[in-house]
Amino acid sequence: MDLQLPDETDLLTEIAMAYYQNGATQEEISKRFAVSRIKVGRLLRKAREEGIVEITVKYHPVFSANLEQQLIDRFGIKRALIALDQPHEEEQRSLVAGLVSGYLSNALTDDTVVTVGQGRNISAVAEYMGVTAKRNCRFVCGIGGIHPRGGLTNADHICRQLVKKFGGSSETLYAPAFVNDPTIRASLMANPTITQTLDLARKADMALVGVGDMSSNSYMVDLGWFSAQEVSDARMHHGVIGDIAGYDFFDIHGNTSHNIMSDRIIGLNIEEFKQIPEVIAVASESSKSLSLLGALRTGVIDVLATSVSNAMAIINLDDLKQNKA
Amino acid sequence: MDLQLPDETDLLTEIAMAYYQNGATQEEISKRFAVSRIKVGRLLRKAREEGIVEITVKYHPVFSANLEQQLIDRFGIKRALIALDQPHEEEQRSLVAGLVSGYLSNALTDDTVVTVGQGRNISAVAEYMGVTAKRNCRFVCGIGGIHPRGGLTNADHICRQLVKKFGGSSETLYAPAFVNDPTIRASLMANPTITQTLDLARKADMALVGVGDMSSNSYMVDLGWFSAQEVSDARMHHGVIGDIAGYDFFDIHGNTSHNIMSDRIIGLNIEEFKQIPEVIAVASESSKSLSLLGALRTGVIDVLATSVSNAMAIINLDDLKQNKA
DNA sequence: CCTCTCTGTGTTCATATGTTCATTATAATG
DNA sequence: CATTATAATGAACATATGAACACAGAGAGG
Repeated sequence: MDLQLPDETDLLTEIAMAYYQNGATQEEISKRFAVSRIKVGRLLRKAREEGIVEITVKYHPVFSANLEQQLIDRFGIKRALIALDQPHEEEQRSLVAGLVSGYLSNALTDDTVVTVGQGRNISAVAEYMGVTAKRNCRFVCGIGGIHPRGGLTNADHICRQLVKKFGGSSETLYAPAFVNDPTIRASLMANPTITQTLDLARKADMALVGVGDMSSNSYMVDLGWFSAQEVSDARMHHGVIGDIAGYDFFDIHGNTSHNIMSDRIIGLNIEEFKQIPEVIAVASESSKSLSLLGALRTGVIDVLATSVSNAMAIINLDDLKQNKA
Repeated sequence: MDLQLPDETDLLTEIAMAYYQNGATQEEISKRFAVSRIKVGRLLRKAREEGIVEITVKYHPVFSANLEQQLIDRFGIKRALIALDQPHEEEQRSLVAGLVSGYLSNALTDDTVVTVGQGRNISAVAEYMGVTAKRNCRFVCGIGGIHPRGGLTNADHICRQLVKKFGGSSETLYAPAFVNDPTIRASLMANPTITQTLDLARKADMALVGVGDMSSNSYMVDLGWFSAQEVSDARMHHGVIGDIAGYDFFDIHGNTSHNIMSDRIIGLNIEEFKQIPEVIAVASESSKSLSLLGALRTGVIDVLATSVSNAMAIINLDDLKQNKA
């Protein structure tokens, strides 16, 4: 490999250093480096854009560490990645995604196998801008295709995006996520290509999944995954309040026994996710606190990524529930 | 635990967010939050000081990631933390220390046991300013006291500083690092207090050690650790070019068999360091590149923290050496 | 009770910085 | 080679920011 530096980078770095670390003014720097003051400004901007200078706003470190610790203590998870609250849903997602992205760039090494779920939150992780070293890991779809066309939040597309970002290879599950007839599912599940991919997904080192609430998956009704009747049944009679990866349902107690459509899904079920050593659950929307509580109680989750307010809400809800009991 | 936010923190965070992430001007913020513009400025400064806002200048991320990857590939280490070059040795140390400090604040969890070495580089890690969450880890001296008085770079003092920074407890090895007579060493090693501490150090999850070159430990001669004759012997006849933790010597090939004074040292030997799952070696001085190459080749090191130029030098030196072979 | 320091506040002003625009180098294309 | 498109540059200006100062309220000690 070539060890030559891109010439300018050196300058950028030195200038950024002088400005941000040593507190020099742009004018001083312009003299020292014999460039116009205005150019110094431009170089500094470039340094920020290229990620040479990174400005991060964290929650107060002590406090956010406390939050994390609480979640760890209560739910036996390994880490909690907690992002600042943002007024806009989009930005909130991106902020949470940034934390996950950072976490992954530490955690992923050569030969790590990651099972990838679907949805906007996972998609945001893959889309999150930011340079990182390439390595040779494998991203495997944990579920078939959901949105038939232009599915930017489908697992296969996300996998490819993740490869772009982190390096490695991706493996697509060539099947729809949902079929109407259990017998069709059975025949798909017998297909060697599909079996192979699913087997890899089951034995992955990590999984990256979203957590949904019951409103967020109304699109499932639209897509014909199941009937409005079934949804209402699940909510009313079985107390289902959320899902992992889009289709593995649970109630507020983390009970996962009411899975109404596991016989029509091509994707990992909740027991299979449990077998994966590190399941990273991502959920940024503030409407999901209750679902997250249930999700944490299933014991599936090892790393939770969410917002400050969700984290606090989860803890408060858990308190409530415990006091009742 | 109390989930109440320190009132102001919330404000600080929101303001910092608006300013640094959304690019709002201080004036805009002042209107939105109904405080004077100047106060916004002051709050922003406070946010920076408290570590809510963090501005870091990195080497060009792609390039530095490449450097790290090369070191990982060549020497089978787990991570390389590479800091920008600085003209002044002091600042260089502090920059490298900052990376290590950041790394530790991710890596240390409750009950982590860290064996701590001595020297200016390790001391710099402990002294490095920066807020971080407190946890309950244990720092154990891996070596006895070196500088008899005011030893700010002695392991025991560093341990206590680390506790201040990261929380937890520290354990001092109540013995001198060096004795003249092997029999004295033997009797010290039989002392239950000392044995206990050393045993803990041997079974640590992590170690934090410096790497020295043969010039940097001339102080050992001054302190009477060994004679000038012995040093020159080690260098000339055995090819010793550096040390880990101050007294575990190796040559350019990473050969550690010439340890001239292990029978007079109270501290972990190189084999014992090898048993520790994660040995973090810190060396910032640009004179140490050759020593670092040797150190990496011993296979003791799992995480290396050094400067860009050292990292590049190591790779180049390793190339040279390989071409010869 | 008063004074004194101390901290927090807003004002004014000098300075630092970003923006816009016209200009010039550079590259791309016929 | 001429010509256009594109990007880089610096000047002038407008704006944003930080520093020095002066003032007010809160405790502390007499």
